[in-house]
Amino acid sequence: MTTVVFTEKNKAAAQISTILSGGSAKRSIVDGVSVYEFQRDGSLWKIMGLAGHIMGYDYPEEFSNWRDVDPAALLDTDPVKKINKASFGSAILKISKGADLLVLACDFDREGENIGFEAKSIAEKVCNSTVKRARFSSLSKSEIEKAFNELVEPDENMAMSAEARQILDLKMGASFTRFVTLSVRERARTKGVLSIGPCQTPTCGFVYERELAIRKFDSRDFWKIEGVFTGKGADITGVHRGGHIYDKEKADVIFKKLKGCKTAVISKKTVKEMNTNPPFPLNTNEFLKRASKFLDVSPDKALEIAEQLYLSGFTSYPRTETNMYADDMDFASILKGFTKGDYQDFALLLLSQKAIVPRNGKKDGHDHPPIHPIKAGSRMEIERAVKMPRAWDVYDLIVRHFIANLLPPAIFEKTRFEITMEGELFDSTGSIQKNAGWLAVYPFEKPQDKILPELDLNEILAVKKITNIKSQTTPPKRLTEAELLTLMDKHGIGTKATAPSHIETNKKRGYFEVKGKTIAILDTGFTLMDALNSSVPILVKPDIRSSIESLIQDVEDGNKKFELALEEGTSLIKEMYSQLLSNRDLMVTRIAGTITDEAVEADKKNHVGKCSECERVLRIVSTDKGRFVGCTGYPQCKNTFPLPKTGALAVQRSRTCKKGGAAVLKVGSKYFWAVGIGPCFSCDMEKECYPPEIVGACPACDGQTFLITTKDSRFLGCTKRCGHTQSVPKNGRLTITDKVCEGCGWRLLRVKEQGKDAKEYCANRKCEVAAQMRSSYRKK
DNA sequence: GCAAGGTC
Repeated sequence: MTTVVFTEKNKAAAQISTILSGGSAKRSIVDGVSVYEFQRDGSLWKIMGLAGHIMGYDYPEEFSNWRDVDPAALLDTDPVKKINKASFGSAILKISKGADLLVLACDFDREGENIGFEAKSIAEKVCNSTVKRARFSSLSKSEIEKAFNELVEPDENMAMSAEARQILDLKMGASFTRFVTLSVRERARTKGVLSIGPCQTPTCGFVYERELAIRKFDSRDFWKIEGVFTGKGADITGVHRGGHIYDKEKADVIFKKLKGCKTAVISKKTVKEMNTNPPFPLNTNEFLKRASKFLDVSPDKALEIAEQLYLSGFTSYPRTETNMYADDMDFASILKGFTKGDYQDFALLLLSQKAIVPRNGKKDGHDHPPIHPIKAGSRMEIERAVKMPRAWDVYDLIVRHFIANLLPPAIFEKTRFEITMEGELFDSTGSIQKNAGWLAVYPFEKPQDKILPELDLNEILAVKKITNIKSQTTPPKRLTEAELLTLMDKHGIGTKATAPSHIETNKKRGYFEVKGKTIAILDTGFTLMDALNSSVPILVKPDIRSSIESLIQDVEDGNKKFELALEEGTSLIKEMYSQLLSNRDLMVTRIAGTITDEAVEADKKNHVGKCSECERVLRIVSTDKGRFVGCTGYPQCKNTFPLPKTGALAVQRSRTCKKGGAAVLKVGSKYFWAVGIGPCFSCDMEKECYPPEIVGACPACDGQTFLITTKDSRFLGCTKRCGHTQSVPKNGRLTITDKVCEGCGWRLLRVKEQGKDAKEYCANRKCEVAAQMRSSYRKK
């Protein structure tokens, strides 16, 4: 009798083998894959760990050429399933030959069921055995033994629901991505692919919605009345209970009434002790959010580091939905590892207690325990094991979070004064940390103490100052990665293992970027979302995922046949496709325009600025016939400006034209040119934009001489334009030094010609010292 | 070259 078991990953195979064999299992390698063999109940057992999905869907070969296939045809074609990890395929065939019993023992969820069926479909080519399912929510001894003693039937509906998801996701993703990419390419050169997907698109949609809210935001003025009061020699600030007062007159009335008041009274005083509970244990999503928020480590990197920490045995499995510990979780033996080093005080404290009780959350994904440390490691050990920047910080966060969760709440004393003045109420609150509790080990969240003076009820206060401050409401802030993850989680976009990858996809596609901690949408992303939003609004919202999800849930529950779900899902996608198709022209024009504009903006050399006539951008256009500044909106927008015919052009990003020119260009090394206005030396604003480089007092009037540089000459002129000019050397680099002529007080000029020594001299023709210098120079 | 889902 031979029993063959498939698990989702090698780790589980090893663990289960140890439990079921009592430690006697022997590992062998079949086609590079580990297989654990042992005898149990008179049967030969072979347990093999897969690597997640080993099969995947793709379109048949003849559909792989984008140009030859109408993207719509993909909707009427069923993709085919293929083994994409060949070594697993052949290993399964080898170990399954002649098996009497197949046990599917993958993770207890939809994808796990499906992965088990992948192995089953391969194994059944070489054996005709009974197939059973082992269901367990953790790899603990008791649970594994129970699962294998009470094998159940595999759940085909559950497996097929994942199958439907795969097919529908691919159909939609492939057809929409090809359609949008190819359509836009007719008008603009895209950098890569413009992809659309049931997870990535709504993820970008969240960022887009926030951007819309920011752009649409209308700032409102409000007034806030604040008072500074003095009691027992200390100052205390109170805010008028009206808070933000949007009506100026109303604020004025209150302010007028209070102005000049000398005293106020404490009309109420409350002191309350408040507890702040420790955080729930870490599931993947919470871990990623905290890594981003506290450590500034991106979700993508954080998951990768956690994976490495897990593989090197320092922390537990990082992909879990569960935020509560099992009853038999052994905290003490983990804490024993931490009785030396950074966390020793907390570990010792906890170990000295009679019981160690976590503050559990309520999510049980029946998968893995919350992320927690497995063994203690020093910074050096962690850095040696995980060669990634920030590995230690991530480990430290996991350890601190683990300990914090076990510690008592932090206790604060919150004091609130109500201050009455002329019948108007002011509030002043403060809080003092009485007991740090879990916060002591968790430096990431430090509430700041605000200490109020010890004042009594009915105490009379002197009014030090009353202010009526005008302020403005501020637009919503951009999303942080942590907030985006929260939104995705809330709307069921992606899973614990894939959420970071959807964010990464959007970055890779150039739809949004992460700037510091916030996510900024890029023009391509915004325009794409905007176009989709106006043609297929469901795509930009989480609804697309949930409508597919409810279809496949019906399959899982046995309420809908797999084929019917596929059919309904496909027609849903077709409906969206036709909406997209009917808006094709508008969409393409807008996206292609934006892509062109983004490319122009990225072309630092030729990008001039925003077009004053339309929404597009101005750039330097060079043709055989000459050059000019033109708009990317041409031919709809005919906004153009002439440029000087010769001389290298350089856009001066740091300068702005005070007359409203689109940009200031530097022409060669000679002069500036304001786009739309012309050469700066002919502009009456020149002095403001480029303050004259004063050389000295004008010999002809009470003005000052300064250096004028034009296209083809340079000379000294007068700030009062009295007509006095003086020539300066034509060749060489000319600078005005800080040295001053003893004779006339003019600043000395310095001329440096290539291959010659630099020469410093006074340029004033009326200066005697200068004249002497010139004659002595000639004599030489 | 398209998706999303597993895991190494």
